[in-house]
Amino acid sequence: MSNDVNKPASLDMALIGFVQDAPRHGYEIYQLLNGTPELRRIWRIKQSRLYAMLARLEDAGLLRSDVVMQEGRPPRKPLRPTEAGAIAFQRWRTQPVAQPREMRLEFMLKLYFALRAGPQTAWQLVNAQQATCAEWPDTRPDPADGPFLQAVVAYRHGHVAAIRSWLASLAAETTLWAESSTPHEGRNPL
Amino acid sequence: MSNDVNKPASLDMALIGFVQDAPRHGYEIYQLLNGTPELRRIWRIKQSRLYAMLARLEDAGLLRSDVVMQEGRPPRKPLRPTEAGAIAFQRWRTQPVAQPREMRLEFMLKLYFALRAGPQTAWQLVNAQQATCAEWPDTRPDPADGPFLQAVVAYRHGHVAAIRSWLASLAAETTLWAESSTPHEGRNPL
DNA sequence: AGAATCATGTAAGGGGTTACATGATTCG
DNA sequence: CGAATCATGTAACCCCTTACATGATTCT
Repeated sequence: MSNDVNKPASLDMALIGFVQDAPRHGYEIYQLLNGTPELRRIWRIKQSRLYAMLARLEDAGLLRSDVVMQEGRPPRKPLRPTEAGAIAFQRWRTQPVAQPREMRLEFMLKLYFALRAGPQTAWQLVNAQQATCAEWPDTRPDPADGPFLQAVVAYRHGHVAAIRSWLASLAAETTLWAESSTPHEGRNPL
Repeated sequence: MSNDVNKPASLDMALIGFVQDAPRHGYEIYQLLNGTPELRRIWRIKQSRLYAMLARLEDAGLLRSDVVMQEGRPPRKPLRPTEAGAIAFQRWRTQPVAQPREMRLEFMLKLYFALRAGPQTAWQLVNAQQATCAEWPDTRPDPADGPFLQAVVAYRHGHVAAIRSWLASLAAETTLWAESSTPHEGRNPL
């Protein structure tokens, strides 16, 4: 069926999260992604790409599928994580992103799943990301560098600062939620 | 020589700027990019990609090259902008970028050339970018959206705010420079 | 009657990366 | 004597996007 031998990219891991609670077939995941406003806000994925990513995950042994025949339609192929897939997903979800540019999409996806798993889990993720961000170099602008380099450095500094303060307020909020909610793990999947 | 019919991407335009004052061959541009700390800070380009981009520009009729034979080395091919190339470059350089994600690299390159052309030119670019950024929607976080969407919106808001304030201070600085310097050759709107 | 939904994909191409090729010359 | 410099590129592959293909069913 899928002949590629490509390894899953980092974003692919996110897809495992959508079949962790219940098996879903490709079209179902597509509808979930494009029909959930929160997700659509951060990630718009085309059907063709989704199927390609799912095929890669299956090739890599992180997802497996059944085949359910139907009349008048192509057979459904509900997907579930394999054991390796479940482990890989957990690792992905708890790992902070390494670079500022990965915040926009990848971190948001991690956060999405972390929030569903409960405030404590979200807090852990935010904390780990804060630790990583703390190590990003923040050189302050130095007039001796000349106007251009000064501007570049100032830009980065502002960008990183915005991320840090956003994470800080997230950490504060998740702490609040954690305190005001019963300490157990998951609400239910969609 | 170059058989591709690909159209130059937006970043390719920046390369025209490096041959606008004096013809340079590929290797020379490569050394310029990797040997200038200001440029290296924002853009690290591989030799192979550079040659591919230059070939695309030549195919598109925006650059043209001579061939200068050498002994014991491959012939140099110094490149210059064609008229169309010079026009395309000016248009590119004065055009603000449309999305936040293009600030990091593309806008910085425009700024680099704008600053070299003089404070007035830089000020014009910054101004144009400010106008564009002013139209980026800044929805404020609304608790009714739920924690995740709230976080996403807050992130974007912080990011855009950082860009705006960075542009504002840039505008202030370029105004200062422009006042304290002799009126330059700069200003080339479109 | 025409559009959207259901459910799977394939094909082509754009933009980028890493690795490899060549062959003389100068530097340490 | 080996490494870096000079100066050109090719090849292969990765990730993603747009467009296209199929064929029955249900909605307007």
